[in-house]
Amino acid sequence: MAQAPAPDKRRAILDAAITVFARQGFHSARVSDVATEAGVAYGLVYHYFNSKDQMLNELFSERWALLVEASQEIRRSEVSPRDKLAGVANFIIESYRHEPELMKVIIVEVTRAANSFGRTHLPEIRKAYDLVAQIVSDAQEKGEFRDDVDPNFAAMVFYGAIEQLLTGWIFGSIPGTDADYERAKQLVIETICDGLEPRPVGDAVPG
Amino acid sequence: MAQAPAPDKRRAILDAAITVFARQGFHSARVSDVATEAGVAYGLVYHYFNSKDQMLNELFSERWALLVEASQEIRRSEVSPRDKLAGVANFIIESYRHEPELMKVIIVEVTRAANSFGRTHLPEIRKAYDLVAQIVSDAQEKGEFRDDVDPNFAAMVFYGAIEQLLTGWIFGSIPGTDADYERAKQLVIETICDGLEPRPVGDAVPG
Amino acid sequence: MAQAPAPDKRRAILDAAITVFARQGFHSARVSDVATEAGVAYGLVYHYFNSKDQMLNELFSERWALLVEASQEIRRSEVSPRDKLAGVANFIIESYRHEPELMKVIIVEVTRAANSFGRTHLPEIRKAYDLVAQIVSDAQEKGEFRDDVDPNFAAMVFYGAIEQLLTGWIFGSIPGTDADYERAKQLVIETICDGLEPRPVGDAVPG
Amino acid sequence: MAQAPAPDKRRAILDAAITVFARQGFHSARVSDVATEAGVAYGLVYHYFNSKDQMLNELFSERWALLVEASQEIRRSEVSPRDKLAGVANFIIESYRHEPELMKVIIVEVTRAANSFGRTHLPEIRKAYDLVAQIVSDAQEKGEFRDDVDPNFAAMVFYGAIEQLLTGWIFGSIPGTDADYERAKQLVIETICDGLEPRPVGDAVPG
DNA sequence: CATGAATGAGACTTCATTCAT
DNA sequence: TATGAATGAAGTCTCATTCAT
Repeated sequence: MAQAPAPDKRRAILDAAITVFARQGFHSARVSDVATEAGVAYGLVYHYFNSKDQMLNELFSERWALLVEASQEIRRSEVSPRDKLAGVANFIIESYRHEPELMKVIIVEVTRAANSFGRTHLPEIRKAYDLVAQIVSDAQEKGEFRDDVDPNFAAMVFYGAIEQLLTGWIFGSIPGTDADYERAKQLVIETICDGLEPRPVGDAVPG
Repeated sequence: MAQAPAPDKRRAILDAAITVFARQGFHSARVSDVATEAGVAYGLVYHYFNSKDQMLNELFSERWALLVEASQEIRRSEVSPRDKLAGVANFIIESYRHEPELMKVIIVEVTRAANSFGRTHLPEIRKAYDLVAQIVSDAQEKGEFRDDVDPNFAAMVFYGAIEQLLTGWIFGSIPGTDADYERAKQLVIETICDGLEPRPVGDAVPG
Repeated sequence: MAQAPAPDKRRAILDAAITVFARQGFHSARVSDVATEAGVAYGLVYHYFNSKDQMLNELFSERWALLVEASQEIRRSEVSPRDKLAGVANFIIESYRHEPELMKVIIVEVTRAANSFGRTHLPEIRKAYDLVAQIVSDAQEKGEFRDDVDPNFAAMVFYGAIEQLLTGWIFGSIPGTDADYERAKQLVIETICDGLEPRPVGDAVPG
Repeated sequence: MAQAPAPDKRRAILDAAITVFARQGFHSARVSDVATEAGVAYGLVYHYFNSKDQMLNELFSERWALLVEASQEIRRSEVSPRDKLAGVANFIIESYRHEPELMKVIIVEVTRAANSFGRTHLPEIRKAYDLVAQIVSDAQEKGEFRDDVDPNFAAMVFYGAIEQLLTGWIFGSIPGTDADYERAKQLVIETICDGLEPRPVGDAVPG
């Protein structure tokens, strides 16, 4: 539990990179900005990292692995598919809530960068998407979800919705109070699971 | 209506910019690449455009205006809200189908660039999102859509789903045959309007 | 005969490179030094050359080709083998006399740089050495030279002697008046053809 | 006479420097490469040496002193001038044979580096050349060598030939078996003392 | 003696933009 | 309009050297 007693400069640099990349974007961020933000000498950045790119790669992979891991656990858990999706949404939104800068960097600079890092990390990114698809597919096999929707497709809608939400918060174009985050979690699940159109009386599936 | 009879170099440059930005990404694209692709001299680019940025801005605005316009018409049309959403989805997906490079540039380089062009064009981007929100809100007022979903939120899910689809095509991670495009249009609407969970017998709202 | 009327900046940069490389050595020479020496902007160097290395490569190849060409002509000419060797020595020493800076760069930075450019240009360098070896070998076949000396070896001694001479001039450790150059040409041939040891009376080969 | 019983780190570093400088060239060699090769910590290099340059300087001077010393002894010895030259050639070639890396470094990085170390060590380098010149001059005074060749000049040819040979071995452009080394020793002396042109019958100087 | 983290000046290269023709 | 040479600011990465432990 105890943190390393030594002043972990490497960690400080990585944290500074999050702040700087989030603030200026990866491209506009200079390595010197990161060093200054971390309060270390320029060269030390290159003592710990081979390149500016590597910092972003590491930031992404480190965090994305957690998402994949969490998704796998959620998939294996014994709850309804709806709650599984809610679990994934919850994990992502909570991640954003606690570390908005890091999540901003991950979403904006990696996940959506089709010409650079996005392509590099495509396999990792797909792993997370596939897990959602598998949750849907599992549910379809058990008859808990409609089976006329392609699971990959459903995963895409799910992730699209969530990323768009994060983008809204990142842009500041939707409010981000604690209540908003909670409401958002519900709504994304309701929208995706229940749809926009009204259901007849006796909505629930008859047990 | 008639096109300029002279060889429209300006247009050629803009078209070349689409190709080059799509292929290499805006940042990695050099102005000289655009000139070469267009088959014109280096300096001519600066005769028609003030800066590299301006080309992208123009590319985006030109096209995005069409989307906003189409969305407005769709909103005003006399069809079901479901068909309105389908109309917007159709417009975007057809845009991608006919001009994938341009759409790639718009999505990747502008819409999702939270630190640069995305912020610049936020008002225009929001206009399109808002129109979808208004379509939902209109439907809610008429009782055609559930009213417990925030319209802005629904718009976010809708756009998120569509952008994610386009991203899948851009990344090449989902297939893109003609049939796929058609199926995708249906599915995105079905998923969003009907939800993933099964409905009881007598699914349709009694008319 | 007329020079290009345009201000040939490319040539100016190359000439400046000779001066700067000769003065500071290739490694200590900064590209900015070359630009300054040429009186052009920094970036123009990269308009004409891909890299600092390329300038040196070009400088070398351009000049070395002349040497190879001259050596070939000399080999084909109808003079005694001794005069052929004298011809090659003359060509190299005259090159140094007229363009000492360029020759210094070629010798010091390329010919003798076993770890960098020397290895790159090894094929070209060998071509020149081989031509001297061929002159020796031709003479041996005709009985004009002793045939118990390996021609490649003789070429090595020949080139070694000449390069050492140039090095002496470059270092300033031997005098370099016009008379010295002339005397050097004679001596290198006499030493190599006649040897250091005295010959008995009736030195010349009886005709 | 006894070696230091402790693991001589200083020596290990110097030996590592030889290997690394020979492999990568002085400029491309990093101090850390030397430390790694020596199996010691980075900073230890600076405990024993003031700078990267100092290592090369020491390497050179240490070895070159041996050559000068050997040359002096050879000069004083009671053998024919031809054998004296053979002795010097032998010493250098044997040095290369036993420590090719060290000799490569000395030749490539010092002796021929007209802009850096070569100039620094010019006095030491000249001392060795001068000794050969003196051997020639001594012989001329005794009438054992032709006296119409400038001794300094003869020394230049001699050293040029030898360095060129070493360069050939360094570049790998001439074969380097044991027999080759022996043959080379003979040839360089024969070529220089006897010349390339044939001698009449009764070649030897009458005793 | 030994370690390796920390420092920071320096150099190459890129490329948007300007400008003379 | 059209050309492409010319400009120079900016940024990444390297690496010799220093220093605290």
